[in-house]
Amino acid sequence: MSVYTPAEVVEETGFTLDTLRYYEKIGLLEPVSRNAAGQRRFTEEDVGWLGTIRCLRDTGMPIAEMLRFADLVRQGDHTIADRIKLLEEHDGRVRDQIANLTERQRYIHDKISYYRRVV
Amino acid sequence: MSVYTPAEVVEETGFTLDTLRYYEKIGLLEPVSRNAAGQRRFTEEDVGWLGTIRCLRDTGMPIAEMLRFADLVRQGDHTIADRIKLLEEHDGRVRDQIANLTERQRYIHDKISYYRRVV
DNA sequence: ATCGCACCTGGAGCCGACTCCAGGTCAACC
DNA sequence: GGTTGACCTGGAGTCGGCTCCAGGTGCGAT
Repeated sequence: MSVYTPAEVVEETGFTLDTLRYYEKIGLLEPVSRNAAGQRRFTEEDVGWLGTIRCLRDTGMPIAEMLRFADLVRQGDHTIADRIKLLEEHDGRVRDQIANLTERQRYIHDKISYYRRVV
Repeated sequence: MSVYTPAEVVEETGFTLDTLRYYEKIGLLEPVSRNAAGQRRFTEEDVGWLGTIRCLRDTGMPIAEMLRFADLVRQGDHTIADRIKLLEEHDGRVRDQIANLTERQRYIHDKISYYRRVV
């Protein structure tokens, strides 16, 4: 099972090293294992979890809620129903965001056409 | 020509009074006219501009860029080409946001289906 | 006339999410 | 054996965008 150096994880996930350390510090990431020199060596699983974090973060989930999700994951399989609920609620908000953006986009297009007409 | 009290503008635009004052302070809003007692009386035009602000803000435009746009508007008609450019660039970012959200949404759906299958 | 209320000001404070820094360790290459 | 470079730590600082506060004014209703 392969491990990843900090630099590799930065490359792979797009998070900065500082952000990774920050996520570990606040408990969004489990304590990352270390080599003899005390340097982080991320597992495949860490990287996968960071992929999830990236997705949730990029869809606007606040860190506090990601922490709740992380907590559910840690508690084991009996929390899966709760995880589904959390993700479905989040999905609803993502849907709303998309609808809202699409709506606002029309206004922007109208504004642009208006400007085009007066130019 | 009708004017609006702060409370009416709050109602109409969804911004808080503090936010309206803040926007005026930083120059995103022109100095708002006052009645004899020094209280704000917003014009139709102010409210219209706030509608534009709302749209740009809700689509993720940073205040610094809204200030640039406000500045172009103040400079008069010869900046219309620049305004179109600014709005088109912003439109591109909105498009990207929607695409990104839609993409991430698939991941969330997949995650939910996965959880549904293991429950 | 006095109460409540909507409003005013300048300035401080807050929150989320990082981001940066100083000073240190270790491994490897020249 | 000296230098480079990737990494480490704890803690402070930054940034965007508000949000709150204390203390004050003026107006309409009881």
